Amino acid sequence: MKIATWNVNSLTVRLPQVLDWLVANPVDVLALQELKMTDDKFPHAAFQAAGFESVCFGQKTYNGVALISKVQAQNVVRNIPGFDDDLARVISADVAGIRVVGAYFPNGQEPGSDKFEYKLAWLKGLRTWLRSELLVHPDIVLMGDYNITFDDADVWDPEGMRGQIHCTDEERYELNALVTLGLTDAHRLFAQPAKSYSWWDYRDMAFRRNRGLRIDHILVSDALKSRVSACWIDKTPRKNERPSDHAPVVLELV
DNA sequence: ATGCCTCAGCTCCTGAGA
Repeated sequence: MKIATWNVNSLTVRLPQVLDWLVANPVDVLALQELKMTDDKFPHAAFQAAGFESVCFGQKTYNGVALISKVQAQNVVRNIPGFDDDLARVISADVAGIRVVGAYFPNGQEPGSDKFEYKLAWLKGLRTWLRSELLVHPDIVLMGDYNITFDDADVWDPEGMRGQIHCTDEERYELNALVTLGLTDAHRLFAQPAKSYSWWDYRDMAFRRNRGLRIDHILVSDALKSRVSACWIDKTPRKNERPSDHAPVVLELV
């Protein structure tokens, strides 16, 4: 079984690339972030023609998340129950016996800003909700664009970015608090290429120079950990013409 | 250096992303 996540930075622009990627990578579930479209524009028919069901949670202009799956997702929940939020950032569902949570974590813009405070509040809301979710659903995969690096190994320029957004102690505290709930970063369960990143700035030829960050993660619950057989970042689509700035991350379960 | 790309939208500039 394969599960993947990809921030596509506009599904309108990236739909052909997503469909191509699914042909080459017929995963069981693909979580998408940053759809940047309302639900009425979501291309259910295009995915269906490719052999996939889809559930979405969109909004105008920004954010928006979806789950694409071979079998119909069940018991769909949108956003974080118990945390009031105007933005479409989380979609959860049962797929093939696993509780799949796809999330687009807030960016935070700049430490100390209102958006940073919102990011921290959102992270706390997510953690509070997940604590009870794990009791109800032991087999959970939490994946998406976390907009947080775990440590220096996830940052192309750790010194230059120290204390900057995606790299602050406050954000990393919250990320580690999620781990403490009983979740594991699947990427780090395996030997990975040096300087493995999932996002590269569009500017300054950052991808070619591998100036990136690892901010897209797949966390698996303790109950699922022994089933994880591989986890990798697929840089192939980042080489496309008009790519997303993010690469997909793929998880393989036995 | 408050930009360098890219995308959406009350679109010929601005806000946001990360």
